[in-house]
Amino acid sequence: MSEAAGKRSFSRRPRAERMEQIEAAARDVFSRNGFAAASISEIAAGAGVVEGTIYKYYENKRDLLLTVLQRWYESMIADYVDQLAGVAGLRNRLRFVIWRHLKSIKDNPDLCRLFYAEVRGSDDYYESTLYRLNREYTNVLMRILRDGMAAGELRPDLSIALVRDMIFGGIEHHVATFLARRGELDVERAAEQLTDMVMAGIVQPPPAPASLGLEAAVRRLERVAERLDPPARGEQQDTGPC
Amino acid sequence: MSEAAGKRSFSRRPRAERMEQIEAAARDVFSRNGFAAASISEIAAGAGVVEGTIYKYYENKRDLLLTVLQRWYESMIADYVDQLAGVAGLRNRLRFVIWRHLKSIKDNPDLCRLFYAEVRGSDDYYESTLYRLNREYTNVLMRILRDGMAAGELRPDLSIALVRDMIFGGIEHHVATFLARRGELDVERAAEQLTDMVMAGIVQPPPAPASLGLEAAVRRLERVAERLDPPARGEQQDTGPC
DNA sequence: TGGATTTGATGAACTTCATTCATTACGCTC
DNA sequence: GAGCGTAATGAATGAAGTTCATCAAATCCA
Repeated sequence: MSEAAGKRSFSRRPRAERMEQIEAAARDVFSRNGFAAASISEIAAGAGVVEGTIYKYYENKRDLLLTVLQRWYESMIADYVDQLAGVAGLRNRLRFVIWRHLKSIKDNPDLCRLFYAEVRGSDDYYESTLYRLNREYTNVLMRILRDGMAAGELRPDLSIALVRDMIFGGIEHHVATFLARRGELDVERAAEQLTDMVMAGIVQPPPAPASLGLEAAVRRLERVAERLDPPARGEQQDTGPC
Repeated sequence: MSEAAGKRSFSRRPRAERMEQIEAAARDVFSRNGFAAASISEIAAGAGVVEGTIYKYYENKRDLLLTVLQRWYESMIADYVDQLAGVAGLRNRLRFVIWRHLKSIKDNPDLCRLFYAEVRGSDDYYESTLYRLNREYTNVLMRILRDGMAAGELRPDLSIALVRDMIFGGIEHHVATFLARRGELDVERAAEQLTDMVMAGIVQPPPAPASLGLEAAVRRLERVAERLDPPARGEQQDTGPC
């Protein structure tokens, strides 16, 4: 124990500030190496701190990861609802949700990979704050779907939850090669295709795309007939308010 | 070094047999504890072997996991194509693929969880045998979709890969709560709903949903004609069996 | 202002595992 | 049954997460 040379001197920071430093370093190291290959010592070095200090603020390595991802999720949700408020129409809103999800994946592939691989699917996930945030996030889509159903724009026999699963699951599988750094991700194109595919599946086909035009045509022909044979029998029952 | 008491005595098995023992034990321990919490020592004990022995057969812990999952995947694929050959019709074949995937998840949730959490999404996955097996597995679906497209049963503008992603991604998200031991999985029901949802999305709408309405329209036009030329010729041929 | 108290920070020690390796012994062949 | 190839051993190694007794900076208070 050679404490003769120089006594150690360290900077002492308020709790919040130090946590920011640690979380920033953790985010960086986790992003670059993944969870398993990330070492507490590297995170500590990045934060200008010693290993033991980290355990003053976080239960363990995993707790630190969850905190980092939680911050990210919170920032994702922040202006979500507000932005969506500016989008009108079922299809546009659906497309926006899909587009925004794709975009956040493209913007933060590393954190996304961590969430997919390390958090979701682990035992403690359903008790975590991250799970609650995820519910909040996906509930935005659920509400859109419910509204669309109530408005008669969607098939009434749909399982809303299954639609959600297909959308987020489809997105996740679609971005897999991108997340593996083995392919590009065209957000616009994917959003368009996915929206189209989901819509064409869940949108109730309009009663008669051709029948309106046809209806009008027949109407006019019937009127022609009436001119020839003025007072015919009343036959305008299935046209609605005539 | 107290080797006085009793010299150690161990059973010496042929390579293949010992590997089976180890893999069986590994499958069990991995299934119960997950990858991280599974210890080589427990696997070794289960196989009636000492830790070091395992490294005579497998590179490392992860290689052992991959081998276990590989065996499972191989057994899954074994009779897949044969079974599918007995199913006719696009919708039935699609439903069978979805149903079978759901069923294999329900039958082996633990291995499935391992695959989702530990393998798929890791760096070396795309170079692994497991990836090739997965491609082989999903290609069965791809072929069905291509055939359906060639036959004009599916929309020609579809991205086949995206349909695949929506199906397998949708399934994965749907079974998440089951895999987390927090819900049941109704294979039949889910298969039906998913098939329906996907089909209604990707199936080209029958040429004329309005054709019935057209039938009515023609009817009315015929009546118009009758007004003009009262006793017309008999023209009820396209009404089906009259 | 200066001592007491609180709390941030330290870093060495501890623990748990995966992994390695020098050594041992089983089983087969000539 | 001697010798050889290979299966098997188990103690040693090393890396990484976690703990803890100790110290010091900041704050409080008389």
